[in-house]
Amino acid sequence: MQNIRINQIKDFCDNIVKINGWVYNSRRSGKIGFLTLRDGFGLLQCIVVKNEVSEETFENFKKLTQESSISVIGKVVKNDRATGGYEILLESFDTHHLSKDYPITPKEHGTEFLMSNRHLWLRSKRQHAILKIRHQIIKSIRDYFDMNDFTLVDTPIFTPSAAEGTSTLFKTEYFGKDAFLAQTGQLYGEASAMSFGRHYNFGPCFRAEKSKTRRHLTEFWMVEPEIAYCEIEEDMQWAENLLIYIINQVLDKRLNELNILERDIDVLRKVKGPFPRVSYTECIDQLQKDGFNIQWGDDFGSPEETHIANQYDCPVIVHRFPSDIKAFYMKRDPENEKVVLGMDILAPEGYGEIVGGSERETDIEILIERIKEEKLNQSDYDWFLDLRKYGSVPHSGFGMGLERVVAWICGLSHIRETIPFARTMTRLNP
RNA sequence: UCCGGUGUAGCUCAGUUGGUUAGAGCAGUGGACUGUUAAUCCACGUGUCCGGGGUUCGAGUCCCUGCACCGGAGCCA
Repeated sequence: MQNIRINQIKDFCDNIVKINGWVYNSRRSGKIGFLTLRDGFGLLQCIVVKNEVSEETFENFKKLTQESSISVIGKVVKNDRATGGYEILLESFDTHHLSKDYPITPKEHGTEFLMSNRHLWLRSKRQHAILKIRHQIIKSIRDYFDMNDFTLVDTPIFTPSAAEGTSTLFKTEYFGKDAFLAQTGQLYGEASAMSFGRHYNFGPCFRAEKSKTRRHLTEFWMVEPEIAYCEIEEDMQWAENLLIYIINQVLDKRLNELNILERDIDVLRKVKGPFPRVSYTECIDQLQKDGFNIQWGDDFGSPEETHIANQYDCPVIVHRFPSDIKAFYMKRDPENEKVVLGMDILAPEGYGEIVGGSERETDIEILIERIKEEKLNQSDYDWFLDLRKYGSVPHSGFGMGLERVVAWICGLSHIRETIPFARTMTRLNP
């Protein structure tokens, strides 16, 4: 007899097998019982017929509670009445632990309660599906860069100062000095790109912004490629190809999970290149035409972003923003000094900005000037400025927020379900 | 930080114009049922009505205040 996982069930039809798992649900109808078993790889219905098992087995079955841990032995049979098409005719089982008063019942619960029980909520079907898709997206991101000869170089989480100087940082004590949790690995990525040519880093980022919206976490994961000898147009192409690759992989490998989430698959299938590319200036014209009160030079708010994204089925690339509203390291457009060679990718359906990137400034004098304008401490950036002293080259990169991509692909209304243990302004537990 | 909302049983919620003993479904326990999919049916009980202050003969309900949480804005991925 073989120990198997539920996702292998088709290969063991008519065999006696053993499966280790937990009780997802159990029902009884007199002398026949239905036990839904969960093993981390799927759900499987087990049938317990009173006349076909020992009296002791049937009595023990009656005692089973939600989320008790058990090992089931029985025969695999094909049956269309079972979800998944297969079920097990239970012969016997071992109880490892009887669960008592499991808080998450098969009925509805509020988000706050579920988030407080996140360590248990992870076992639910929807949450399991979301995290499987998250895993697929992470794997696809790494595969994409690895296939294209990028090197993963990890960037530090403890940093001495602000990288971008805009967002609020988490401050911590570091052997008598102040340290800050990294909000981006980007500046280190530029150093790495000068060594490896094609670099990416992928790790947690921290922002202490007091944002309480469905799009914000204080701890989130970002992937940041940085490419030497790469200009803005090529940068856009890398980002577009990455998104298309991710979507296709998820559609190919996690269709089952998308269906559990009742995601509209057609919306995802429409995502094909090339993505529309519109300049910031064109967006402002369009927004003004559509009645928005916005002037050239203003940053987009959430409603503006959504309005632009809603014009298209695909993600849309917005480029060449006013330099005043973007980070100091972005390169000025040689054809128009007022704008920088930056680009944002906005996801459809109101999911907002999922990618932000740019071609980087290569001229050390302009960088120093910009650092002064932003009132940053130049000595903090000495090492970064070194990159412009020793073989400076055109280079570009972008950051993609993992959780926003997961939220969009899964069609979730809130980002907190896209990460195993969300950290928000008001939640540090569990 | 600002704007709006919510807070009643383990969970999800109802609770009239202020009225006498605080209500339902689910979960739990016991029972019935050989094809259930959040099974169904019968029985069993649980409350710091978020805290504090006030108005009133009387407050879950009205007023003030504090707290917690939710959503949005700003900022951003």
